Amino acid sequence: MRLSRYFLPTLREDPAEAEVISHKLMLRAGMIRRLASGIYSFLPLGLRVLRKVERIVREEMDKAGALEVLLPLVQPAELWQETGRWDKFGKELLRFKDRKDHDFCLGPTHEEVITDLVRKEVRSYRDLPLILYQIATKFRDEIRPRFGLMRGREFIMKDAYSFDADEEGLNRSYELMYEAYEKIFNRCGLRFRAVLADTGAIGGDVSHEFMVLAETGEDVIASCPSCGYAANLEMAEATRRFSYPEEKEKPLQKVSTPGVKRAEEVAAFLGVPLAKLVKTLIYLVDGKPYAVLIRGDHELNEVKLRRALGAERVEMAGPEEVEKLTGAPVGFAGPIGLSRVTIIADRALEGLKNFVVGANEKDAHYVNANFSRDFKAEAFYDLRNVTEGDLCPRCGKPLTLTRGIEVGHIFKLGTKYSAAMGATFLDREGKERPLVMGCYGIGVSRTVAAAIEQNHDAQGIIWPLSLAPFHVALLTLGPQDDELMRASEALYQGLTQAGVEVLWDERDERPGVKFKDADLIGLPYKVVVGKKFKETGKVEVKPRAGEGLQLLSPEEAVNFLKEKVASQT
RNA sequence: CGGGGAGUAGCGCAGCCUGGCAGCGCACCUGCCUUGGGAGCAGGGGGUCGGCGGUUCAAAUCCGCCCUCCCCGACCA
Repeated sequence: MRLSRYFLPTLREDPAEAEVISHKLMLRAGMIRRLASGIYSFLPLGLRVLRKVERIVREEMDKAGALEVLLPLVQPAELWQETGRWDKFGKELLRFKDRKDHDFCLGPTHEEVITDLVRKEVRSYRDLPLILYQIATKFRDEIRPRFGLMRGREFIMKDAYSFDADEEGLNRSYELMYEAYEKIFNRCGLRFRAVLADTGAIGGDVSHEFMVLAETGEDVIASCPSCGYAANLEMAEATRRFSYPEEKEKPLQKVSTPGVKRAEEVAAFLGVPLAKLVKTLIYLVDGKPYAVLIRGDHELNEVKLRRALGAERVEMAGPEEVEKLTGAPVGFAGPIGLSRVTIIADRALEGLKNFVVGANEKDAHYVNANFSRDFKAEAFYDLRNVTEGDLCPRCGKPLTLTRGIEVGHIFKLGTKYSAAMGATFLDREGKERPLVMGCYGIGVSRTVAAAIEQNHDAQGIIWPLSLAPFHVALLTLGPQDDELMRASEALYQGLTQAGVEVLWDERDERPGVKFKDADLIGLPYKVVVGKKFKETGKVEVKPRAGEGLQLLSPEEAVNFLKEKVASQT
């Protein structure tokens, strides 16, 4: 592609709308433009990267025996009512009516549609297993879209659904997809981890997330360097037992703490360590009030709370509710004397003595509070986030915390949707049974952003060869020079014929501009035809990442790059 | 939804407090010049100052309402 004929509006400065690096670089590199909050257009360069990811996904899905379909973006309410998700899904589901006043939504995911399709067409165990997938636009009306393509409202996703006769079949399909995902992200040239995950709104029991490792990731992963255990924060079990020093229970005492609310402030004010403080968080769990106790230096994980109580929804109580339930403003809640509220506690509190809690009274706390003597906790659960220093639940060695970007998520759904929607088949004995399902997503557009978060420097993007929009930037320094142009043209033809994708910068621009643009858009190799070529007949071949400048004859350059591209894509 | 910030040329911003010709840098067009890391000179085009209403002789500037975008939080594959 000749750059003078291409549509590549690069920006010299960071756009004001972008905060994270992938978003800034995609705007600057002329890959995307924003149309509305969380909604982006892909420009030619951005689309080429998207297509690279799609191609890899498609090839690996096909190899795994999955069959591609294309399902509608617009979906009728009736299907969602069948599974109950029309009411459950919340505002992320964008709903609207057609001219006949029928309810529709934009599909945020396609379990209902695919299950409907399959229940109508699949009758027999002989048709199983079946794995269908699509690569399509999804819409989720996120509360707060942000970070460009990382959390858009409209985005491109690959979603696959497996249908099996039994659990064993599901396990095989799940394993097949798991392996396909490893191949996909390896081929994308990304450093990633598969981690145990919670199943959230999709439902089901077993689930893994595929995380691209990046400092800027939104999610935290706990992993064990010795045994390979890896889980996201919601799943990483906090198993560490704290052995607290033997102390006699001291008398309970109310102290004045005027205006001191936050745990750190209370600890500092009273001169006790943060770990001697117990936070009391008031939650509404499926509408019922709970007081959740957690150590001052720990963080509550709401997903763990929801799972521990087997609840559908947990939400923190608002200021009015807190006041109504505890009799004190937010910041002074405590377990002592609470009625009408179920008290539960994090496991790390077992054995803790003489701690500080709120007094359910404005500007007052208790010191030397103790379990059973002063109040009773209904139960102890694992409710906190693991921290650096927690131990691996599998092998007991210390866990490491890293950040990641979720690019894939696979679930064993079981019969949740098939049972609700009557998607059944006849087994060998002629008995009717619900299909056993799995579902498997990859955020295709998010993967593009994640690749940039993981691969960039101060100059711009550094594409892995397999995702790069072009393999090579051919820079002609001095396009007025006939000799340079002839050599460049020949090189361009040679590379193209060798299967190397070339973006040829033959614009009438100064060298600096060409170098800056080439670095910004991050093509893996630069080939420079300029002064040195006039002197020596050789061109420069420079990788975008790291050192390794080579002076090669045009033929050598073609062979070198052909070799690189063939081996890495 | 709560808190904070912003909207002025394609992009980045100043001007607003204290009302009085709408500016700067980059980009764009023309010419000259230059050509190995975003050159230089000269000339030029481009604006409903987010929208609506109000105050005033006069509003980008003051007041009110609305819209949009960004950040933090809550929420979320």
